[in-house]
Amino acid sequence: MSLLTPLAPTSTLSNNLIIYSSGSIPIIAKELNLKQTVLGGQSFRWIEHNLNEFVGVLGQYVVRLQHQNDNLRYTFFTNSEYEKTFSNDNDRRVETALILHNYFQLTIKLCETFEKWCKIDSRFRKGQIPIGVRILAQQPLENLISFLCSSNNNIQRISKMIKILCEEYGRKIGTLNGMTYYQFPTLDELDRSDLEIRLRELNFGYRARYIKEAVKYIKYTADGGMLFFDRLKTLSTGEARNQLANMMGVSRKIADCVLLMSLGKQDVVPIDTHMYTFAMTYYGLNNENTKKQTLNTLNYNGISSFFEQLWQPLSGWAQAAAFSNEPYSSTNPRDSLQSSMSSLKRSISNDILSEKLFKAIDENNQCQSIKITITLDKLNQKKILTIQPTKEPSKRPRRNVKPIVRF
DNA sequence: ATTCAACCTAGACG
DNA sequence: ACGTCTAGGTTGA
Repeated sequence: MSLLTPLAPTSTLSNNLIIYSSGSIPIIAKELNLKQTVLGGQSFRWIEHNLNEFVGVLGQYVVRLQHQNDNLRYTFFTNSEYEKTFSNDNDRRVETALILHNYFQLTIKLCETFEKWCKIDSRFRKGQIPIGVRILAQQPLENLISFLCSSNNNIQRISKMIKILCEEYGRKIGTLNGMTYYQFPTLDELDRSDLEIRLRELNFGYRARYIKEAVKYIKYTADGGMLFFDRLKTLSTGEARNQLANMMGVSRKIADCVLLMSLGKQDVVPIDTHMYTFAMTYYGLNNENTKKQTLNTLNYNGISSFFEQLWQPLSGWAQAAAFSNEPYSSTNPRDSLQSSMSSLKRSISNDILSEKLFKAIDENNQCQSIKITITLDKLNQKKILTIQPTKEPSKRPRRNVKPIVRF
């Protein structure tokens, strides 16, 4: 008998999602770096299921994306209930392509913009900044709540919290390969009297209150409920920012994230602690306004407007790109390894692979290949992960090799 | 006007 | 096993 647990046949994995539409959009690598874009900390709902294959939720659809051969290949899944909405194949293809076109903001030609940045900012010329990081046009409510969760927190945990939030309050979409997907909850679904208490039970901590307050504000205080966000889009950046800051827990940084990522303000540059360090390190921004150690209003303004002017008009995009390759981008270098690990574990349980190649970047920014193998021990059937370089292994394993898995 | 502890928790580290 | 620290911040004193 094999040591591997026999896999249930696909049918018993209760896949009740069907393919709604699939296709591909031609886009070159310079225009889209899919991984950095969906996993870089803008959205917290994408998972790398297999190498270079990402699954997430957009609206009522489960979406699978791959970028290869200058094509963004996509598959939209839905359950049979939604499926009736559009019966015409062509309508579906148009609908889904449009969703992605809007989400990735494909009318913006990143390639040309990047060349502009190279001319004005030498850091872009030096090849340290990845090309193809796009700003996603997200849904405002999801975007806001995600970033309310982000304070004193790390990407891994934020993702977990958002997942739990969707499972608790969102509408179920269906199951695919043993994973069940949920929509992001609507304002009404979140408007429950015990929201804060429940979120605290779910380990949201003090953020539970912020979320409750935000829901109440948008629904009952702001004029027009969800139309609030539409109205913000028509306001100037400054006015919209002030309106957002009326909500408990929304300070400048979170307001800026929402402005950039879901309200179409492409020039807004949010400054977090990492961006702050980044500014000090590479741009020497330690003058009168910014020399303070803590990130106060004054130096936030100073740094933000500096970058805004330097990189305009798509300065928010430049920030996302400039920041995405920083070692700071992961709190813990192991985060990204772990995410690849869990993706690997899923592969195993689906009987796809037991061994997989990754490219890892060490502390010298050198790329090397590593092989990750999963075996099961005989007694407990525990999974054992082994990692080894595919090149000649050094006699003594190097300490401090940061296993940042980026591919 | 500025600074500073407190806030929740998971996971890494010693 | 067990305490300490920190992580994409904000608030209120």
